[in-house]
Amino acid sequence: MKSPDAPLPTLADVADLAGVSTATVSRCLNSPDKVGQTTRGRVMSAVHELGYSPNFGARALAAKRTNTIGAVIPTMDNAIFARGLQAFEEELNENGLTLLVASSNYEPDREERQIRTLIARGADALLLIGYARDPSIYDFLSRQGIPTVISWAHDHTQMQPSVGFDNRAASHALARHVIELGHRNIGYITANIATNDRARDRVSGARDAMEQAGLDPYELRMMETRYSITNGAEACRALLTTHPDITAIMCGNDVLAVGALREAQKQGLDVPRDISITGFDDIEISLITEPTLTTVHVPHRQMGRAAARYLIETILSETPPLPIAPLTTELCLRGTLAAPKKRD
Amino acid sequence: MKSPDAPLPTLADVADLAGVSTATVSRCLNSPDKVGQTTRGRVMSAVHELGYSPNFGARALAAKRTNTIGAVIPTMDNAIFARGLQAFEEELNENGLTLLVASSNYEPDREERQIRTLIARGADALLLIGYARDPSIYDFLSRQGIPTVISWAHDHTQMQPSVGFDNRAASHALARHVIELGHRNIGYITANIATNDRARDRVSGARDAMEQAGLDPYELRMMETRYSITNGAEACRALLTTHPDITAIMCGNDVLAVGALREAQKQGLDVPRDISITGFDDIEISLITEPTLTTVHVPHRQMGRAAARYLIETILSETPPLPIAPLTTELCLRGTLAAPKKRD
DNA sequence: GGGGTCAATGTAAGCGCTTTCATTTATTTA
DNA sequence: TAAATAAATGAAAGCGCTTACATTGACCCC
Repeated sequence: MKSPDAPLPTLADVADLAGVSTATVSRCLNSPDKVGQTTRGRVMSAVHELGYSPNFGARALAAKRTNTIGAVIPTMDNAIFARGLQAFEEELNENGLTLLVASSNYEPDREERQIRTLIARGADALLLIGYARDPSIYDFLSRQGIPTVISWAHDHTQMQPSVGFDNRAASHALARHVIELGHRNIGYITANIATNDRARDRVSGARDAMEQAGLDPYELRMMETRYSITNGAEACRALLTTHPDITAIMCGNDVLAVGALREAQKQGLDVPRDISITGFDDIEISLITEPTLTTVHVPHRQMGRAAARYLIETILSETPPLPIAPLTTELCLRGTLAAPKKRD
Repeated sequence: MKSPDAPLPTLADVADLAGVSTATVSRCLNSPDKVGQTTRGRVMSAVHELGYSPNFGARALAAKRTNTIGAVIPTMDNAIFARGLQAFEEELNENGLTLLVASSNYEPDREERQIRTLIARGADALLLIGYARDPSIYDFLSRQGIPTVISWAHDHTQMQPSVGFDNRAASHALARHVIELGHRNIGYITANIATNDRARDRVSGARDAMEQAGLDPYELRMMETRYSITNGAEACRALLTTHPDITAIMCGNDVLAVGALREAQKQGLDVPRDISITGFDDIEISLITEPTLTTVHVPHRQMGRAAARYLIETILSETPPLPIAPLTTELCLRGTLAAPKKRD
């Protein structure tokens, strides 16, 4: 179906029309200040007259860069990634770069394929979510010379540069608060902790808090499921059935928490009087539930932009930029969390 | 910073190692069935041994295709686009294509720039939202031979192929229902109708219904604002101030509706007893508000996948594929809509 | 006024792949 | 068994751009 009536104009056509060499046209387009005022004018009008648009392949081949950055995220279905990605794209765009997107659906194999695809598609650099992946992938990326930044996580013990926050510490802070309110029997609904290091860190943070409070961290009642409102509801139901003495359910993200909240209310429980529920991420939805959701605010837009800036700097400069300090999260204490009611 | 320890292996390196010509290696990678069994084995192990990954620019230049599809959407901040795009990406990915993303933030100028950028970045085809844009853009796309599909809208009077739904008819159906319930003084909160044809069509649909019911369509109390919860709230406040007799507020999308709902409740109004509110899109949030939001369901995932399939077909086949019938929307009659209370 | 500088432009060598066409080798058919 | 056909492979010509290097001419300084 691709059938322009005429062959597309090339650099040479523009050069001919403007009466200059192809080198000059190329310079006009890429570094205009290296070309004389009048020549540039002539070239630019030739460009417009012909409706010239540079051939991407040729340009990439000759310049060895595509000005394209890839991102592999779990899914845009979750607002937290969609919005972070939006901010990432905006920052790239303001710097003349374009975004290539692929999603892993939280599946490690699929993520690996997507990474290879984006590289094969010429991505100059890569944004990845979380640290946990097969080391061979990092090898591959470094052999290919592809700068990569990890986001949504920050761990100073890891080699990979990251722009993120400390999931463990943030979760710790929230759990500590929950425990201080008096909760002792706590449930935790999380994503698969084997493949999702952010989820794992959040669970660890909660366990840290229990330990610190003199509780047995293995008393945390875990429930693993995939992120979705429905799954959150199901996990909540299961938890309430197997452990009816639970007074608080912490959730690995807001989506699960919304599901859990809905389920608890459906069962006739009063939140937070009968049971407390907490989320993580602070997406818009958490302000709309009734009561509003206690959660941890993650600076997703800020993170997206900072990650983009980090990669841009990495591409431009010879030396790797200084590591970025972890971004700060914030406890959002809202309606779904309260002290447990006194036992009769 | 980009500094692989060794230069990346090329096709020629693989060919040397395997003891064949570059043509054979190329064939192994692109059409394996044209190569002998044993040769292919030798070539593939050479590929793995060297960790070869094809150079994208060279490939694009020689093959004149990038296997990349571009999408310019207003913003991923709105779940309706994020999720449609997610589905679009999934379908592309299953067909060996990669997604390039740019966002216009609902600004026509920016959209035009983004379209040109994606073309310059080698997009083989394009997904755009809505019809309304400068005709010169369509000229440009057709001169460049870039298949394009319009989504989120369907209008059989337009030339451009589209995979979408009839915003006007869907809005008409909802408004008709609102009117049949007895509402006469209706407010409408919409995005800018000058630049957003979907918004315009939705308003038109509401006016159609008024006219059909014997009401003056210009009695519809319009309020234009940008899509956001806060703006929805502000517009609602303004409407309630200037037109206190309004009994129903229809909103151009769910995001605005959530804001309007919150504002109405903040003012002590009972929704839907004192005032009805409707949205459009049926994003997740509409089931979480209290009461749940009456809205129009838009099949966003289905639309994303269908748009991807349409473009894939267009690229593969010589003849343009058959037009896609408009997708169907569905009224979601929920808690925020009821008959107006009787006047005292 | 000769030599040196610098800005503007041109020349031309690739960049690494795909693909057409030619060639070789294996297989079939009368 | 020879000729015809098919399958597998190779040779090499670009694809359209960027950029190192060469060239030109204008300008400046002592």
